[in-house]
Amino acid sequence: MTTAQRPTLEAVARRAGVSRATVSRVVNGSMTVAEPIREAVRRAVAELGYVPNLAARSLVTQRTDSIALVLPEAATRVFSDDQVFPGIIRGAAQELEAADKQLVLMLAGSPAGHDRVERYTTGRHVDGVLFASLHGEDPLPGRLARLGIPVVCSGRPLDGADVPYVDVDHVGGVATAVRHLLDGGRRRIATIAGPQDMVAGIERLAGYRNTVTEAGLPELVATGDFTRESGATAMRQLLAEHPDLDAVFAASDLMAHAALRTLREAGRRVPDDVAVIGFDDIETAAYTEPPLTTVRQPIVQLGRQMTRLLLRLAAGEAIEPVVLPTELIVRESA
Amino acid sequence: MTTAQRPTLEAVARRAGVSRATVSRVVNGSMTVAEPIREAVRRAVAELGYVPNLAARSLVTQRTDSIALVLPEAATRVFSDDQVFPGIIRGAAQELEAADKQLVLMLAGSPAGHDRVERYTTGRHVDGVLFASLHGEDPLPGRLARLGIPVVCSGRPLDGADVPYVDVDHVGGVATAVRHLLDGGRRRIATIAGPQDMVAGIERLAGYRNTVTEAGLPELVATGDFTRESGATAMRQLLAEHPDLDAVFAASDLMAHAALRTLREAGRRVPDDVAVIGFDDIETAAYTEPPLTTVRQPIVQLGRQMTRLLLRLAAGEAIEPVVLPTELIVRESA
DNA sequence: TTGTATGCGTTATCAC
DNA sequence: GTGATAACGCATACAA
Repeated sequence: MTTAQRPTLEAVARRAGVSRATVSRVVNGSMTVAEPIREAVRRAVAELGYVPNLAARSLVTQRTDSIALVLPEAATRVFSDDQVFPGIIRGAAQELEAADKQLVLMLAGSPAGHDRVERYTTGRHVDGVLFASLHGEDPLPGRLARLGIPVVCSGRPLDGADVPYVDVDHVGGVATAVRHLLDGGRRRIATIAGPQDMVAGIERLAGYRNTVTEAGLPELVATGDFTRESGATAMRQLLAEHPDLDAVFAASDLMAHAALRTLREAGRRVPDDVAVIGFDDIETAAYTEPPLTTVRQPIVQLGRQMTRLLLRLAAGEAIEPVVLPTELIVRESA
Repeated sequence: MTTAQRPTLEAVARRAGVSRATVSRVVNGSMTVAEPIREAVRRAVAELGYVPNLAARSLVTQRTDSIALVLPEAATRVFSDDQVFPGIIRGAAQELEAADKQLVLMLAGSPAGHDRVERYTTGRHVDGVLFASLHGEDPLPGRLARLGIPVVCSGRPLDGADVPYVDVDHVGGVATAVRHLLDGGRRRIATIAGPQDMVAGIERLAGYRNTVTEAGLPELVATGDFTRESGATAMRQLLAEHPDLDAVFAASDLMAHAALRTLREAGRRVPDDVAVIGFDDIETAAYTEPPLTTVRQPIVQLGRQMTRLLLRLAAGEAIEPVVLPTELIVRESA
């Protein structure tokens, strides 16, 4: 490790024949420096390959120019081929790149991981925290918010904490989907619901219930956890309990994908016998057999919006929750 | 922002009736502190909710306890439903969690992003850098390595830089797959190759060429870029040029998935008329129609190994490249 | 074993 | 407009 000594402000100052303070001003874009001097400093910086030491800067500014994205999901489940988390990460990374800040990723599946996140974030080692996909009533977002740490969640916090959030219009999206089924003449519409300890699961089920009840139709419900396996199980259960069903709304594309296969195995044709609609619009949705009609949620936008809100919050602005629109993508399964 | 003043070492020291130095020793687990004093300090830490300021610590230790994972892929492509990147992220996160270090994610699709990564990492703002999926002959890993910054790549660097890396056994995996096709009696075996500016693309094609040539069969090659669209295009091209082909090895599951559909559209039955094998074993592979036979690569392991190597490198150990084994998963497509 | 003193590289508050 | 100089919070060489 031939760790070449990194040039400091001091070195640049000497080379440019000015004081440290002046170099600091130039580096930070202060407008109160004469142009010739500024130019000289710039040259010295370039020649020496000077790069500011972030630790030293943070120590005095009390800022770290980095924000944490916490994925409290069990680590093993976070990155299945669900594209939700990758999408949020990507959106956040894009937005932070524009703000020249760093993204610190924290997986907090285990209780130990949860503690670690709490220590790290309460220790002000980041300027703000993004929470993705909360399970149950996680008290952490609320706690951080009360400590004055900027926090933004994806989805309304279930514990009722007054924490800013960005969400997609689950209820509206599902309502549109179910109405599409009704318009297609379907009358025995079932749903494979998502986990009922997550906002997304709860609200998508609510959207289904509302619409189906409004139409005077019965609720046919089985519950999964967004994964393919759970979708297959739920589909089998629905088929057993309601053999006459003619449509299924699945709360995730993964579950819809499994439903498609399960229906085929059961000898039902899609969409002729049973129409199927999913939720997410992951890339695979266009490649299923038949291609999946689904509710698209703007997942990268979600990540971007969360980040934008967080940055404004960190800048001291007051912010309001944001709800992003969803869109029905009609393919061949319904 | 009622930013409650965070307690410092000084505060803990006063409360425990000892000096800052002693508190520092206890906090850092030094063994040279008497048990009673240590206990008193521990209590004071707990009572005050003291959390060390990482910036201050980094400033003096010259360590940051965080490492960067650089994804030099164009941001738009990084998170398709390919599971390679998420898998590497997950592996790295797991391993770092054990080491109590943070993962800083850097997307470097644009040239500007590339510069940003260079500034950030050469500026020693992280203890080491992980590179995933290099395109072309990126000079950055080699440059960082020469600067004495610990670096580990996924895949052998194409510019021949002497940088430690972890890779999977592409050649061996593909050879096994092609031999499986030969054993099945296939004689007109085509391949949809990956991009030839990436190690994975190059080596998987080499594995195909070796094996097919060894068997005295012709090489039937079309090239894609690992995505579904490119896979569909390549499949159509192969079908046009070699209508008599009876098997296809695709260098990614995504391309294999598209090939499956393209073949069906062309009226070919899989595996009866044409056998298909993919590479990756993404989750979707088990759900394609028919389920995809594929070469599984241990992608999470890749992320873990890279991280483990990096940590050892940062600790001053000398390390050797690692090559992880692949495994043929036989389903119904071949 | 414990305390004292110093420095890490910045930014910010002053004078000039 | 520019330059000293004092923090920022911690780890550590050295003294006791």
